[in-house]
Amino acid sequence: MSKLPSTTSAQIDIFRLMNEIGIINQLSSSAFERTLPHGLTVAQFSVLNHFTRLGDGSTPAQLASAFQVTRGTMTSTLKRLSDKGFVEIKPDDKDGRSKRVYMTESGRAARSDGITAATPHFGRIVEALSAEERKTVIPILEKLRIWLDNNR
Amino acid sequence: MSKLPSTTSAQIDIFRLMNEIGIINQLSSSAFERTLPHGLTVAQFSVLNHFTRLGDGSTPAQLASAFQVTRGTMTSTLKRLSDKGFVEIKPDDKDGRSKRVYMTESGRAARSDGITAATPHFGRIVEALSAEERKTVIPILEKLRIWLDNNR
DNA sequence: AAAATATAGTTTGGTATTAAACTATTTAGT
DNA sequence: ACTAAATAGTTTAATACCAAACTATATTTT
Repeated sequence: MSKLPSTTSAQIDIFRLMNEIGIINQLSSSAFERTLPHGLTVAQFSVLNHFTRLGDGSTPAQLASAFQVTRGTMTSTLKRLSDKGFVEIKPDDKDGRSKRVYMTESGRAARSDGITAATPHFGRIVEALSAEERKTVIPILEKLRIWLDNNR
Repeated sequence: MSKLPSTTSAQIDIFRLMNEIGIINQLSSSAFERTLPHGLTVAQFSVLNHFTRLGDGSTPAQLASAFQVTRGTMTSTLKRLSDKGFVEIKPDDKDGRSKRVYMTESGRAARSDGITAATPHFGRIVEALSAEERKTVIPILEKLRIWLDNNR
């Protein structure tokens, strides 16, 4: 009669939490992606949106770190954006290993179209939770995200 | 001068919320997967765990619905579990279109090994949030998940 | 009963993701 | 200055996922 390690109720909470998060992520990102124009994926749109918020000219490695994906993943996403003409990738003058990524005019327009398409989408989801609930849940998730980021 | 639709603060909340959820999901599921034995993925382990909790013998379509994935995705996950000998897939007697999925003895053992490996993993994550925070966040996320499920 | 519609499962083509191996360049240590 | 170690980016091999097209079987309509 082999015994499994005993699982505390706190661990069960975490398991449920991660389970809910997995399903929410799947449902919401696939729904969001369906609304995006120009065949943009969530990953691609997020990069364009990042540039609009924080300025372009980052290196692929910086983008990978900002989005918590591997450099290989970012290479792939940037290639697709570049093939669509939404970003331009140039060698870095100072560092021969590095590159710099810039958003093109057409990339800016695509991002803008994405926002136009996404707004009613997120507008609908707003109904799902009260303002109170949103204000409560965001900082907690932020804390969890930071913990996970620091402990991997 | 074209104008973008105005974005409310509630929509920004939702956007941030979804962003946090995306990153948490990515970090936690890849960390979890690294701890799993027998080359099990999260998707594969989840199916085995589902059978332990709720009993086996479901159809692939029922599993796809339970996990909110397409039937095609479930076909693929079940094939990998079947190749590893962890599940057995038999035709349904009553309905010629359907199949029934059963966990094998070796599947039960693999699930058990998975629990053993996962327990310390989740034990560590418990530190990330207080009991209070966990109790607060889970019902809100559950509410959001149900809303998303009903509104797609 | 025949035809139309619905459902179960599979397959294909495309994207995202990780881990690991690889090349090229830069930085640090001796 | 040379060597060793770190960093940037790419590539490959798996897996998961979706959408859409497809086959086969049930169910419903007429």
